[in-house]
Order: sequence, then structure tokens, then C-alpha cells
Amino acid sequence: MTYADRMTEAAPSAPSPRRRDRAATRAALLEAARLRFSRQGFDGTGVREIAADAGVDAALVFRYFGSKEKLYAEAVHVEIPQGLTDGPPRPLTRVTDELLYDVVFGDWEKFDGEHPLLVMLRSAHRPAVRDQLRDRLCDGYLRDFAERLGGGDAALRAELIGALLLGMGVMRSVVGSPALTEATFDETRLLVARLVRTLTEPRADGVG
Amino acid sequence: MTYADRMTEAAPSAPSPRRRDRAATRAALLEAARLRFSRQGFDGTGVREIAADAGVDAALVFRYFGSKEKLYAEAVHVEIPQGLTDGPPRPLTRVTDELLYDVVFGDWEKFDGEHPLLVMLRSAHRPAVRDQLRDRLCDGYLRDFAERLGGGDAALRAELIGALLLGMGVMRSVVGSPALTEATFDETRLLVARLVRTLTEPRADGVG
Amino acid sequence: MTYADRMTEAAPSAPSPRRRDRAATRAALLEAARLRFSRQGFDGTGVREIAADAGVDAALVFRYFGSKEKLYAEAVHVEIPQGLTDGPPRPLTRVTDELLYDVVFGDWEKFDGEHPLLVMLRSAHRPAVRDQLRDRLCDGYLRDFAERLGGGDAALRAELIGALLLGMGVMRSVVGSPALTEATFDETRLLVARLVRTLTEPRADGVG
Amino acid sequence: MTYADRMTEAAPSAPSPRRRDRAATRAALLEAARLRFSRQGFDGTGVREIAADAGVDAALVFRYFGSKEKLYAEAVHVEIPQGLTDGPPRPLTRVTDELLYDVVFGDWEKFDGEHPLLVMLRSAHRPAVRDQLRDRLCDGYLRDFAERLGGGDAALRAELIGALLLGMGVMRSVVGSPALTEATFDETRLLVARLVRTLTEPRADGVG
DNA sequence: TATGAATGAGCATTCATTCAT
DNA sequence: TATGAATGAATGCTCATTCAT
Repeated sequence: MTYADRMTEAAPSAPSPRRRDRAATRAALLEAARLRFSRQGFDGTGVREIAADAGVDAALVFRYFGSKEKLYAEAVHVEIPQGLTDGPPRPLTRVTDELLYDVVFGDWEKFDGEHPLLVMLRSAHRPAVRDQLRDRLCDGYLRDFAERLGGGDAALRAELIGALLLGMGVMRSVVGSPALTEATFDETRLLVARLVRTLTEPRADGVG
Repeated sequence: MTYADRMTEAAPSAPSPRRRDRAATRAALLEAARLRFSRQGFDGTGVREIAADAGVDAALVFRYFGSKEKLYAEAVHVEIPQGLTDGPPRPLTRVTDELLYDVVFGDWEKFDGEHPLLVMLRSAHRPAVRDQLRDRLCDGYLRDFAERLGGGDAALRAELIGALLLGMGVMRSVVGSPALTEATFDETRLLVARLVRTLTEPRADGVG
Repeated sequence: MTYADRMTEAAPSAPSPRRRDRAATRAALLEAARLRFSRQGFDGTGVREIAADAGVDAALVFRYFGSKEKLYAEAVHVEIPQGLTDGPPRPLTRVTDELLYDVVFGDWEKFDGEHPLLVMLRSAHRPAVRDQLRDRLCDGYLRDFAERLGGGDAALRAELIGALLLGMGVMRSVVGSPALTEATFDETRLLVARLVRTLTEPRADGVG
Repeated sequence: MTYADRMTEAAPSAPSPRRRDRAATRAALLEAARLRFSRQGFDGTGVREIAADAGVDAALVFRYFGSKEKLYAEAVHVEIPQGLTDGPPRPLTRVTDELLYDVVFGDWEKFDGEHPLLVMLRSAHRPAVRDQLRDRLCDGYLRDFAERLGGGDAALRAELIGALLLGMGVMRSVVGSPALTEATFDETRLLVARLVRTLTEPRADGVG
């Protein structure tokens, strides 16, 4: 059996055998789903596994969420933090600092340590997940970001910054590259800030 | 056509020749597997599908490769191109130019149009794939790259460049972000070169 | 989903009157069950569907009726109409006329347009339904009918008439055969009357 | 458990543990399916049951037939006997005699004793089965039959004969009505022949 | 009493894999 | 050696029914 690499640890939480509590059961399923999907991706996770983690019957997944796919969509959904262009005015490098922390260095406990965008990336071969990812990334983060930048190729430069941050997240959490994994947030933010400024400040010489 | 034509050709179809020798059958399976895995990822591809594409029985996958997982490993394996620090000496931005073309803009026919690293990323939720990806990326590209860069945090800066390129590939092929998808190679390389120089040139001001 | 032809329209009635007494709820369940079972058969109907039509919880089905099977039995039960040999005396062809109308051409609103016998026939693979059907048909219609006919093989001839009428109902509503579906009641009754007389009138020549 | 009425007898045949014999396995599955479907209808039969009867794994149902529905279609398919208007010329009552025997009195061993039309009737709530039934009945038996009869309402009279025979089959095998169940073929054919003649012979008086 | 949360057996179907030939 | 028949565990999902409240 070559599929033994699937992690089989029990649910870390599953606190009380709460019974007959709709909200709590739903929440327990969502929490279990988040963790499993984060670790194992969509295809690698079974609904029975999730239900067992939550301590309930698998049929409740369908009662409460309709399908595995909808459970996934709801599990990886997070309210997009408004903090890009909204909130108190602050310099762009401050904004990217926050994003860097969130996406790359943040410890998203509920998602097994990774940013939900990276979690979704892991199951992005599914069209539904891909769409969700695109919405969150392009219509969420990047659009606001591009508006903040000026110039004709604002969208492209915004996506480059997005690519950098996303790529760093991939490097750390998916690939596990050594330098980024061991680097501290402070070491990294200086480099990132320099890169962001490079894309932000208008350069008189347009030389590549 | 890729920047450096390092892919060796192979029959694109191999339709009719019924009687095949062992080597040809193996090659046909590998080619079919490469295309299917690239398009559909590991989980989304069945061994019967691959075998049917190759015109042979599915049992041969196990006879020749032992398991689906090992077939995958062999299918996505490509000899790491020597073109980073080897070859004729050329400026670093030229090297990253080549990498940008390969990873982000290149058309890898044998992998259905994408760089094998992106293909692997798509199935990276599997520990085996993840390990393979890490080896290829860290011990392959990034190590050579870091040696080329000087300074104390060379490895980190090398990974940042790697993250940028990998992130751009993800943006284009997985996420499908609009600006990067529509941008031309030439529009993009100027921006990337600027970023690379930012990480390369020693800056007197160490401000982040 | 190849079974999408299952009708999914909501209940046409039972809209608003929230608070109901026991009797009204029971009646609402029965009515909903009758319609659903008539349309979709026993296996094709779920208790949740019925309960939803009636506007109550599915558990009430079990509280009131014990099981889906018992609900079915009660739903398709109708008082056998007395109109065969009872009532004012009238010729036998008149009686079969009435039966023809009832079974084949009648519009049984409460059973979605079909005679309950045909409805039951549709789920007659269930032993319980089959028993109910046999009781209704043999101990109900056919016994009275046979008494009306004279002669040694009265029972057999009665069953032949029953078979004709039942078969016509099957042809129209289950099979959907073209001629019987489009024929009018008046076109048909002449032929049926002739057949009935054939079985009724003593024939001098006993030739088959 | 109110569903205990499902018959659970083992397969009567399952002769040899024939292994690795495509044709024999296919045939064993078909035979088991025919019996189970005949007894229990489409919904009441599981593919595991069928496979167990045939002594093989349930997955083979899908390997050989694609789906449960296709297995059903193939299981209840019989070559329609040409013997209505084809073959040596013979009087119509002789033709109906044959049909009577086939549909009502014949012992179709492979279908658990019933004519396949009656078997299909049992699962006719499924659109696919219904279509198959209609094809077999209307386009098969009845069309040829109507051509044989003359007159303006030939189709209607043909369907009346069909209804009679089908209804008799239902009475015997589904309802289990006593007289028809106990009657001999010879007792019955005389009555049926009289009925057929009634519909065949032109009557000067068109009175119903 | 009536609600609705929970259950668990069951469903058809798919899959990588093995084994007889 | 290579074919393809056979396997069995796992998949997502549905259902009638029960039980706590």
C-alpha cells in the first residue's frame, strides 16, 4: 500500500462529545475539514475522515454542507482582511510587510499553519477551487493593490508583488526551502521592502 | 519553442506500430503519463487512461514502473538544465532572463505547455511529489544560484528570486491572473531584471 | 444524474396554516403521500419529500404511521366503491362501463390522475403492496363481479374482464400505447361492451 | 427492519467457480441479474447481490456492463419471437393462442417464471425501463398485430387484445388472482379465442 | 407532543493493483 | 512476456429511522 503516507493522526481537538448541538457540530466539522484539507488537499481527504475527527457521522457533512465540495469551499473561506488600501493610511511597504507576515510567516493555526491561499493552491487542479482562488487573489488582494500603485503597468507590477509573496509562501510551506524556512520575518522584510520599492518608485531610466 | 532547446524530441503520437519492443512501450507510457499528469495532476489521472493513450494494457504500468507513484516520479523527472552558472559566462540578469522565459513564458510541449516545476507543484500535496520538487528546486536551481550571488544572505536572496519566478509561474498557469497572463515576455523581463538587480547590487543604504 | 426526471415540484397546497392539530397533520401527510407515491412509486419517494410537502417534520411520519410502508398502505387505501352489484339494478355492460371509466379513463385527482389500482401496480414488486393489491382486486371487485355472472367458470370469466380493464389501464398509463391513449371513452366502451357480452351471454357453440 | 421481505436465497445455479473466463462470467452475471431483477425489481436489487450470486466481485458488473441500468437493459432483453404475422400462415386465434401461452402460462425459467414484459412492468417507473417496455410492446408485438387486423380502429382493437393478455399476465403473476392462477391453459384459451374473434369478425350491428 | 440532530447501513461506482494464463 | 480478468477497499452520497430535548 503506497498510500500510507496519508497522515492518520486523530483530531487534535474534538473537545467534548457535544451532542444535538447544530452550531457546535457544524463548527466541529468545519474545523476538522479545515485541518484535513490543509494537510492533505481535497482529493486526499475523505468525508469519513473529517466526520471521525469531528466525532460525528459522515452523513452530517451532507446534511450541513450539501457536498464535500461545498464543505471545502466554506472551510477555506476566510473574510478577506480589508487592510490593504483601507484602514489608516500607511506607506505601501507597511502594507506589504503585513501581507508578508500573513502569507509567508503567519501561523494560521486553523489551517495547519499555512495561509488559506497556499492551502487552496494545493487543490487548485479542481476548477471550483481554482475559481475560488482566483477570486480571492485577483479580485481581492491584487485589485486593491494595483489601484494603489500608479502608472500604466500597475496591474502587472501588482501581480509581480503578489507573485513574490505567493512564491515565498510556496517556498516556505510547500517546498520547504531552507533559507526562507529558517529566515526570520525581520531579515526578510527588509529585502522584500527593497523589492517593493523597486516596483513602486518611478525610475527615470527605464532600463531593464 | 523554449528559450534553450534542451528538451530532446520524441514521437508526439506513436499511433500505429503495433508490435513494440520494451523500450518503446516504456517510452510511450512515460510520454502519455507526462501529458496526463501535467494536464490533470496526479489524483486526476488514472493509470488506465495513461495506458490507453499509450495503446497498451494498464498492467504494464506496474510491470515497468512498479506503481503509479513511481511512474509519476519518472515522468516528471527532467535533467536539470545546466544553464545557470555553467556554460559561457554571462551576466546574472541574463541568467534570470533565461529562467523567466523557461519557467513562466516557455512552452514545454512535453508537459502540456508548462514548466515541470509548476506541474509538480500542482500535485505537491503528495509527500513524494513534494520531496521530488524540493530536490529539484533547492538542490538544483537554487543552490547554484546562491553560489553565484555573494554576501551573507546569498541563499535567502537566491530563494527570493526563485520565489518570484515560481510565483509568477503560479500566477500565470495556476491562478490565471490577468495582467501576467496577457503580458509579453519583453514587458516582463525589464521589471524582473530590475528586481534581480535590486537583490544583486550591494546597496550602501541597508534600509529596508 | 439520470434520475432527474423525478418530479421535484413543491406541493401545490398546504401552504400557510402553521399550527395544526393532530388530525389535520395526519391528513396532510396522507394527501402528500398519495400524490408522491402515485407519481413516483414507493421506491422513488422519500419520507422527507412527503413531510416537506405537508409542511411538517419527517419524524412525524413514524410517529403517526410507524413506517414508510404503513404510510403507503394507508395512503393508497380507498373504500371500495359499492357500484358493482350494489346500487340500483342495471345491466352488466352498464357496470363494466362504469368500471372502464373509473379504471381506465377516470381522472383520480387525489392519485395524480390514475386509478389507485394502477398506482399500486406500479409498486407491486413490494410484497406488502402486492398483498394489498390482491385484497382490493380479488376480494373486492372480482368477487362481487363473479357472483353477478353465472355459470361454472364465472370466476375465471370475471377475472378475464378484470384483466382486460386492468390491462387497458396499464396500456394507457404505464406503457403509454398510442391508440388507447388517444382513444375516447365512447370509442372504447363499444368494443369493451362487445367483449363483455361475449363472456356473458351463454353461447350454444362451446367452440373456442 | 421492515425490509426483510427482500428474498435472500442464494443463487440456484452458480455452478462452477469458473475463473478468468470472460464469457462465462458475463453470462453468470446476466443470469443472476435476470433472476434478481425478475424477483425484486430494479430498485430492490443491488449489484453486490447480483455479483454474489454469480460468485464474482461487484466491480465486474461495471467492467462488463457499464452500469446497473445497462445491465438491466441487457438482462431483460430477449429476441422478440417473430411468430406473429411471420412464419407459416395460420389463423389469428392460433397466434393469440401462442401469445397467451407465452405471456400468461409460459414458465420463463430464466426470468423466475414470468414473461419478461411482466418483469419489466415491475420496474416501469424508471423511464429507461418504460421506454424499453413500450418499444418491445408497441413497436414489436402490437404493430404487427394491428396490421393483421383490418378496419379503421385496427390499432385500438390490437391494443385491446394486448391489454387482455398483458392484464391476464398481471393477474396471474403479479396479483395472483385465484381463478386465473388455477386455470389450465386449455380452459382459458377457449375464452380468449372467443374474445379475439369478437374483435376480429366484422359485426353488422355496431352496437356496443 | 413535536422537532430536528444524529445515526448507520446501504447505495452505485471507481481505482490501483494482483494474478492466472 | 504481456494480456486482461479479477479483486477489494475506498469513494461520495442517500435513506429510513431513532433519540434526545
